[in-house]
Amino acid sequence: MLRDMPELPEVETSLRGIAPHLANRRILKLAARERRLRWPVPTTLDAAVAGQRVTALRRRAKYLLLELEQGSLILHLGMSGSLRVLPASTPPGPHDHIDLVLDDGHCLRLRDPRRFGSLHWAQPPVESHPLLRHLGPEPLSPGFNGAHLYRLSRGRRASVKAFIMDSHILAGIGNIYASEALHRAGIHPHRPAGRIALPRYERLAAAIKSVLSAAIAEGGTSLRNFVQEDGNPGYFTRALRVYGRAGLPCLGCGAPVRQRRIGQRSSFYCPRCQR
DNA sequence: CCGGACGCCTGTCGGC
DNA sequence: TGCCGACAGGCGTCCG
Repeated sequence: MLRDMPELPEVETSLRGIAPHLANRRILKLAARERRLRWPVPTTLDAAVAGQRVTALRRRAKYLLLELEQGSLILHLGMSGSLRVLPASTPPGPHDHIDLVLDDGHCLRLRDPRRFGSLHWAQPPVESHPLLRHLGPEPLSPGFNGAHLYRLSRGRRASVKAFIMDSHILAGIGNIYASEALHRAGIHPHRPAGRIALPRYERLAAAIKSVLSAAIAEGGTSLRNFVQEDGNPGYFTRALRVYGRAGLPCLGCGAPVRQRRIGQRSSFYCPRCQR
C-alpha cells in the first residue's frame, strides 16, 4: 500500500528520474487513452503542447512542472500515479493513461490506477496558476523555518498535524511525513497549533527538513527504475518510525504506537514520546 | 477567516 | 474459497 503513495520525496525522485530523458526534448504529441483523472484532461491541451521543446523540469509542492517554450504542464501524481520513460512503441498496460511522445523515440508514460492525479496546462508565469498561487513555502527551502510555523499558527485551534498538512501554510507535507516529523520532534499530533512555542516549532521545522531529505536521498537509489519497463518507478522502502506501526513498540521508548484519526486521516504517534 | 466534512477512485485486506 | 464491505489517501470544494 505504501508504495502507492507518492509524497514529496517520491515526486522529487520522479523528477530526477525523468529529467535527464526529457531535458531539451521536443514533445511530438500527447496521446491520452483516459482523460478522466482528478479533473478531465482537456482536449485543447493536446494542441497546446504539441511541437514544443521541454526547457526545464521543476517541482512545486507535489506538483511536477514541465516547462515548455510557450507554457507549462502541471502534473500531479495523486495517490497512485507513476511515471516511466519508455520506447514509444511499448504497448500500454492497464491504467497507462497518458503518453507524452518525445522526438527521440521515447515517451513519458503516466500510470495512475486510482486516477487521483491531474494534468493541467498553464500560461506563464506558472506560479500564478490557481493550483500554485496560494501555496506556502517549500519545506526544504532556506526560507522555511520554525518562526514561519510559529507566526502563522498564533490563534489557530486546529491540530498541529492538520496545520502542517495545510498547503497554504507549508507546501507538500502529506499524511505519512506529517506523522513522522511530529514523532521526531516529540510533538503530539492532536496539540492545537496555536499552543506550541517557538523552540518546539524550530524542532519541528528541522525534523520536517531532515525526514524529507533522508527520504529523497534514499530515493536516489531507485532512479534507474524510471527506464525499466517492469520497474516500480521512483518508489522505495521508507524508514518509517511510527506510520503504519500501530500497536508496535515506539523505536524511541518502547511504548505501543497509537493510531487515531485526525480529520479523515490516520495518525500514528507515541503517547509517551510526543506531548 | 477558520475548521471540519465530503467525494473522487480502485487495489487490498479482513471477516464471514 | 469466494464475496463484500471497509479502508487507504491528496486536495479542491462546500458548508456552518
